[in-house]
Amino acid sequence: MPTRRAETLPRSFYERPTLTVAAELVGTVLVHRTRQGLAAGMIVEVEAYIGEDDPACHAARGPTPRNTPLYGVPGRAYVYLNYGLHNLVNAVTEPPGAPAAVLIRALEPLDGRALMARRRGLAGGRSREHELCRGPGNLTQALGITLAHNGRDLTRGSLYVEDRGLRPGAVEWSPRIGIRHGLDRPWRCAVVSHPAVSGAPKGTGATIDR
DNA sequence: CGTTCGATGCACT
DNA sequence: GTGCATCGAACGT
Repeated sequence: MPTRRAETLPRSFYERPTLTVAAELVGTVLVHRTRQGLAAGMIVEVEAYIGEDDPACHAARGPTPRNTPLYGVPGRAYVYLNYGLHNLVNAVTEPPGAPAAVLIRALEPLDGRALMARRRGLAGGRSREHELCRGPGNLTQALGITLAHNGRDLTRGSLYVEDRGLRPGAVEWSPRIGIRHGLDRPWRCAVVSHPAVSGAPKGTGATIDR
């Protein structure tokens, strides 16, 4: 496999149909640089939330103060507090005005594993590798992503997504997790049988070799 | 293995 | 006041 220089994904990557962006985000690398060090992981599980017609999308009831980033510039982050506990991070997609985003649900840890474990409050080294960034709330904690990152530009700055030319393996589409409505839309895309992919609907939908 | 359930904060009705 | 794009501990089997 050829090595290649890591390239930050440009805005044009995000300004496309959300399902395309979701599929192509799998295998790219989410990176956060802080004074504590660099933490990064390969994206192995995502979900698409598309438009006011999608009952599970935060834009389902039109624009509100909270969901403003969804309507804005693609390639920016939409971060919000979920269940009063967890910060969830999305990448905004589609041209401005079309509210849509891709939720990052799981990473395979690559860089800064010790830092991730510390942020998770896990005993050094004793925790299992693939639990560090398994689940959308866990990965933001491991990378140090907070509400302060809401609206931040993912195409420049300390929080970004890059292409390292990694090959994650076959992916599979299935219904999204943890939602009550919109279960008919198989808009979750995950690497098949990857240990960092959170549980629930496996085996649904078609697998696609990458 | 499996399922249930409490913690916790804020946007929105 | 209600409901949520969650997590993990605490049970039951």
